[in-house]
Amino acid sequence: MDTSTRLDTAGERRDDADGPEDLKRTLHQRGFRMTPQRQLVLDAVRDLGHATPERICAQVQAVAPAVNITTIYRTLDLLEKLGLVRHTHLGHGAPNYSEAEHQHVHLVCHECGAVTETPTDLMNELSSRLRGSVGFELDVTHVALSGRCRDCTQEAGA
Amino acid sequence: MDTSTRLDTAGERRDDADGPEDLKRTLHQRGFRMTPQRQLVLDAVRDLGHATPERICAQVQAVAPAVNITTIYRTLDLLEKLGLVRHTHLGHGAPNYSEAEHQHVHLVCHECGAVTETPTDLMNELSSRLRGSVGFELDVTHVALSGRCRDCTQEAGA
DNA sequence: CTATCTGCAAATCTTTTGCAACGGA
DNA sequence: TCCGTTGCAAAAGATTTGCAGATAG
Repeated sequence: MDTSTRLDTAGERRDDADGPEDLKRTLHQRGFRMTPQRQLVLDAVRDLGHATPERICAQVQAVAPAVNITTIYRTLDLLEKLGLVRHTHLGHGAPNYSEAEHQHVHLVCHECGAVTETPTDLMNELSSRLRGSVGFELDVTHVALSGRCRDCTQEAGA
Repeated sequence: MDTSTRLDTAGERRDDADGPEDLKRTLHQRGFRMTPQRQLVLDAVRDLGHATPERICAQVQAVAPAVNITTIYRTLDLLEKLGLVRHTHLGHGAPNYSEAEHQHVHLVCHECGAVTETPTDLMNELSSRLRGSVGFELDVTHVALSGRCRDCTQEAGA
């Protein structure tokens, strides 16, 4: 399926369009081959915002049912090495993949499991405080914070 | 083991449960039995500071080789419901258990894998900011922050 | 044409579950 | 005695690996 229509990229990255050609070029630069599977996985990550390999697999298989989950894992790995996606652990176990450019902090509700995103600049103060006190260089984009989301707090508290 | 009916108020604990007698009392209060395995697991968690089930199992088996890892998992679960230990996910996958009293924020270096601890009050500002902006009630003790520790930052930067 | 990729099956690894035997209270 | 607990084996779920055939360049 043609996938070039949904790329209303939240980020900017204006050098070249985020289209298939871009992926192809990035792959070739490192001696890898362009395949439909790779494009589909990258598209899925972009469409879903953040998702587990399982979820990404479902998304890809909706279009190309023959694609195996093994390929999803291998491709996510590759795309991560290419710097196109990144992953975070949101607790529990399932890693969570999202576009590398799309920087945000994940908020995980351990009541309902909902995952929200919030701008990284919320962390600025903590970040510099950690640097100062223990010399720890916080990776703001790889952080997952857990707690209770608004809905669950209201249900439980009220 | 069907214990779910007795555990819905888990999370609080008395402020003087340190010796074997206290564990025994805490268990009995909720209709559970005192066993050597349970004491060993709790001791292991306390001795190790923070550790994975695997690591805890090794520690317990050093004393009582017959204890099965299944029991470790079940016991950690129980101790957590009793509010005696808590677990955090430090990325990767392996959950990390520590004493419930021992409140701290985990800093995980994704360069060398080192896990440091830091006081929870570092998070106060972030905590109230999250509450205000998105109504998210941060669980400060369950947080793991990733980044680069002082040593790795110096090695890479200098 | 050739080396890279993919799909499949099987192997790992971690955690959970069913069940009969064991053992606290 | 009674029923919660344990150990073992097997199941379950997630990810990795080996390999032969498919395919991009």
